[in-house]
Amino acid sequence: MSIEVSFYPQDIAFAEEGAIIFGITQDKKRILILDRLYVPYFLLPRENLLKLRDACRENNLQIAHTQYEGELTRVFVKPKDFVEVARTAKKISSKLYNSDIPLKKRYWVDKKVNPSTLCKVRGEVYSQMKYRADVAVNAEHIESANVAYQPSILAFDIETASEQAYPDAKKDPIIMIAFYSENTKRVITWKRFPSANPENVKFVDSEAALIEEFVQTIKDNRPELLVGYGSDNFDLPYLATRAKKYNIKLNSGWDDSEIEIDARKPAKITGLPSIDISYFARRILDLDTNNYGLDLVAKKLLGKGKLGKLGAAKINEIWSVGLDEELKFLSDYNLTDAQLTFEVANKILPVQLELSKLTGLALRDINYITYGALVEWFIIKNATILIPQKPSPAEIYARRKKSYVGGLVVEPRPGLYNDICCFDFRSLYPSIIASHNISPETINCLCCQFRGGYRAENSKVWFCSKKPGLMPALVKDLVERRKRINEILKQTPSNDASFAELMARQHALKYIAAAFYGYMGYPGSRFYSYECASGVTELGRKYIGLVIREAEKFGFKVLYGDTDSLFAETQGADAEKFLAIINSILPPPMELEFRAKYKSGLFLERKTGSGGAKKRYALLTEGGSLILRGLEAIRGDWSNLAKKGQTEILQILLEENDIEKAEKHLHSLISKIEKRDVKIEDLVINVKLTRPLETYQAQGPHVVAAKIARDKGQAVGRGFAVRYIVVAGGDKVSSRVKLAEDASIEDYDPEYYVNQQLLRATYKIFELFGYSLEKLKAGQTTLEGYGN
DNA sequence: TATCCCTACGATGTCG
DNA sequence: CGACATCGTAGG
Repeated sequence: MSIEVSFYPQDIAFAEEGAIIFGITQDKKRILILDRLYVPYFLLPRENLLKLRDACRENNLQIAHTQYEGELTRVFVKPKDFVEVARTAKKISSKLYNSDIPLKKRYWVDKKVNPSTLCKVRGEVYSQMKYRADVAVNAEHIESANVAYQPSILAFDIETASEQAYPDAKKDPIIMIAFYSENTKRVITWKRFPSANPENVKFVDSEAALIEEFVQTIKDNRPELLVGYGSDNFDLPYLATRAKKYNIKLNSGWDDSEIEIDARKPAKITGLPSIDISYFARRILDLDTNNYGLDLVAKKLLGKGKLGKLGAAKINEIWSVGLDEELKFLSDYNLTDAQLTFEVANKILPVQLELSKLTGLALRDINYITYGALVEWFIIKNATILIPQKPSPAEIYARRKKSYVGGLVVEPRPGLYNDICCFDFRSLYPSIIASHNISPETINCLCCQFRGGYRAENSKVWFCSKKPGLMPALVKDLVERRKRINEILKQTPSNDASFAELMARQHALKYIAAAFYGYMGYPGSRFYSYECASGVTELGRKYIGLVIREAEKFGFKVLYGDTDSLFAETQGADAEKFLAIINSILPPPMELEFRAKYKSGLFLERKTGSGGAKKRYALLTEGGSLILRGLEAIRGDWSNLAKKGQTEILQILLEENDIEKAEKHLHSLISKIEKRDVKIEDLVINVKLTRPLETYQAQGPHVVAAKIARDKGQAVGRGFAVRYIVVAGGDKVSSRVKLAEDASIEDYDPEYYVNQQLLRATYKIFELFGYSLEKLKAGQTTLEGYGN
């Protein structure tokens, strides 16, 4: 029987016969689609074809057919032999295209089907036994129906007991599992408590029953997306270990296969996309947070966080003591985590779907993607040229050695200024790529050897000015589309139904456009080009330099500039006129914009050496809010005490220009520290380990503190956030650190917190007003000693 | 499946 | 003591 069905793709696998697509029909039936017709290809130089044929014959590998294309031959191979034939070809030919792209990913691009929309399949119904599907179709034709995809999400989260500081899957049981979806809001647990809301809490008799209930819930719920936060590294491996103990199979796959769990890889369920959204949050979202835990990420994205702070020890205590009220709280806490995971997933889903559309990758692949791969797949999907192979490790190594110069940073003029304006380029690097036709295949073209061509001043390289290159075409497309969307957005109220989607689209385009230049300079790139990447930055330096010189000529007093922006004292100059003139000079789509006006601003001097300190300044907006850049106050590795003090003093100066008031405030803070009138939390210094503990050469304070934590039995590895305070004692700071969790208010060293924290964060501000560090300290004694 | 680029500051340890 | 290396975090 021949049928035509619409479906949402869920997963793809490859078998002997061809591609197998797992889908959900609009009425929520499971459909299995067999695509025997998909025959991927690669290309190699024509002269290597005979050798390849011989090698294939020897190894019993089948080439479906071939096709000449100029110097190259397009070799078509069925999926079952593709990887082997491509590997064989690699041994024969150093030049090879489109050969090392995973089939699971390129399938959608090759078929020109978007995996995140409704699709249509036509074909014969057939019967199969392997998978639990409602219908199976032998496809004759597949296409996108271009109807947006809204997968139904099931989020989950587990809680465990923990005898020690951290749960150990070998010993400590799972005590609760929460699920959250549109119509399921449930906590499952195996300790009964009376005040449980029967609508939300389901009691089972044991941990084993709890795990069985986990599997059953997924089977019953039939979600189209299973979502966890940190689930690939914690929840699922933990579940796997516990399930093994009871001989329970986590067989949620369409073929009753178990969830594939390997702590190093994302968990995989046949047929059902499963994602750990912490990966996307960390790798793609630019959240301006140094911690990507669920609590902070939810706060950033949703404006609300976890129900409270429950450490492993507290959870263990609640469970072992078993008070009704506390168990109730724990189950609410667990459910809230699942709910936050659900809501965060829903929040980022629109962006993920847009990225899926732009790259041709399935949602699950998008969730785990890195910036490099994002750009790469955008290019692959839209490429009009051949796709080079990934560079070899040796090649990557060689590329890594060759660095190039980046953006121009102009030394600031230290001081406090009023009436400042800021100009910056709209998407500087993308617009340079577009305006100067920067692309690997436009370098040193013969047609522009003597006339034309875009050149950077000090470069022997030129880029063709006649034939548009691939990268500029793609970037132009991204930039123009984004500009159009932003124009529509300006006229769309934020509560409008289309607002979130437009925003997501705009963000998705931005992510890709912004990483384009970096991708060309990335050693692991298929389209790596030193000339392109260095050409982009060189032209960037040229244009910001030009704009700064012109601004000066125009009457602005330029105070500072960094890569694509400049800050200047207005001094009555006409910003509109200036922009008009500059933009008539700049090659489109390059464009200078007016970013903002500031009431006042302060640029600091360097602490070591002389001159203005780059990347460190404070501004006060017209609306009265304080903007800080690079300063201690916005760094994670300074105590709150110093950060707050610095912020308050800058506020006083920028708002009131009252140095004496600022000084008084500083001294009141100092005396508070000396009197121990502070909170421990405000003394804590927070540093993250960026490598395994044993690999450190220098024994800095955070390394010593981390070792203390490790000796206490904590899991201290890469990424561990060390929290310590400094106590009195020997001369090296590292010899007097104490873990924050063990510290009390008598422990800290006031001298360190005054001199190395508060004063270090503020004295450079006071120096701008004629104070010296000595005078600041002396002012304190005068105050205290009255008259001396 | 490895993680887009370079520029910059500053704290602290290490070594001669 | 000073020069330099190591390390983390930030800006764009």
